[in-house]
Amino acid sequence: MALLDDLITRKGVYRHGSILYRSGDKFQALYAIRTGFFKTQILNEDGREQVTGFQMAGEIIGMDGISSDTHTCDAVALEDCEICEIPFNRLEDLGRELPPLQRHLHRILSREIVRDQNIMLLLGSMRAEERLAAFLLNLSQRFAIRGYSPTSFQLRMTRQEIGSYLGLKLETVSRALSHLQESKLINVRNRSLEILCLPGLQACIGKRAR
Amino acid sequence: MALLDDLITRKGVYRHGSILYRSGDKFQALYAIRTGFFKTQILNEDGREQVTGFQMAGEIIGMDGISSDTHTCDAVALEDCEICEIPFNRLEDLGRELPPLQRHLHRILSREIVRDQNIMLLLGSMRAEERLAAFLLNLSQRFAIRGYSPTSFQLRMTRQEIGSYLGLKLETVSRALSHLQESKLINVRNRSLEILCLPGLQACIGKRAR
DNA sequence: TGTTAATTTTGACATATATCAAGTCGTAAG
DNA sequence: CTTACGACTTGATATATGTCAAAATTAACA
Repeated sequence: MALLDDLITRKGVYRHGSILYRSGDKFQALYAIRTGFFKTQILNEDGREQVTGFQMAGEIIGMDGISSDTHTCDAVALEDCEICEIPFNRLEDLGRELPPLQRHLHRILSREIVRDQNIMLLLGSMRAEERLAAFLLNLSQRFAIRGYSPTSFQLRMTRQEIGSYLGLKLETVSRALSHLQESKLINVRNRSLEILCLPGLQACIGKRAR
Repeated sequence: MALLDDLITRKGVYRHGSILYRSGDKFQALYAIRTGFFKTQILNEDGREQVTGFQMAGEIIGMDGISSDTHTCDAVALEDCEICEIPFNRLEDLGRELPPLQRHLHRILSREIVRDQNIMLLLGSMRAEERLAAFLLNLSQRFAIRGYSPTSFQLRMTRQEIGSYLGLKLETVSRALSHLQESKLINVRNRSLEILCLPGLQACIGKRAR
């Protein structure tokens, strides 16, 4: 573990709006988010853009770059962030010395695959309100894991960005949020969100399949 | 490479409709498809199902299981298939001996992440006909890589399965296929598909963003 | 080879979400 | 503190895709 500590170096602070890496950048390292919030997005040739994920403190980012030695998405800070860099070559080297580390890396890569497939399920088969409920529950769970309140947190992204992530327009996101609030399942005011009834939100998913 | 050959064992033949692994099964190995065609699908608690991918000869399947030592989707043979098994523990062991093998595994895992994120883009931001065009072009490309015709091939899956993969109903898939045919971009008759104009199909994507 | 079941196509209609537009609110810069 | 711009909400309307239904075609099986 001392070896791993040695590997990881503070890369520094990223201000709100700044870019950790861009699509096309050479891949050299994975990044651990120490504090703050990121989004990742792909840009199509025709300028279409899709948010592929939101990453919070404690999570690892940059795995898209391994396959072709080039990053395939942009990573943008949604608030001021502190970042650690994990040079990938050296991580692979160390993984050969330390089987548990190797295993851990594989699990992280696979977890990302499973995560993405669950978003495919969401995008492919849920209606607007279900998508939003699933999104909020996912945030809630991840905040809980990190020791923050699972029922009261700040949304660090715009309605537009939520919409892009969920395959919806920002107006639809806004309406769905308002409706969940009318249903007394949540309280939203601007970016601050309170979940009033976790089971209710869960029940919201799968009410009616498409 | 002799060591790798030693690792890989023929697991045998899977008949059309049979299941390679199920969600919940203990993860033990990755599988290389020698011949045939598979689909992978997730099932929601509420019975909703989403096809997460179609895999053809030469591709690797089963990576979803690494993260939790348990498979998170079902893999179903869409025709008679021949499968090779790659025990994952032994692959990891061998990867520690052979850095190029380790690197290769990481690339494969990352390629799956990139692939999934591109499907997210498709599901989140394309309209029906664009999705279908993107789907057909993707198949075309993969057939080309494997040495088959990129412009003439059999669809091994039902309209329903295509629809599930693309987040569309089967009727919509059927209509979109008919429309692409009217536009002289493809020829479909049942499961056999011919691409008449690759550039035309490509142009079809991104005609109008949502 | 005949019979049945599954798949596919096509049409008419319903509906969820997108689009367009106006107004309010909040935050950042001067 | 004021101003201005971006973010958000809400309403009216348009549209792509879903739903339901029937018929045609194909594949599976006895």
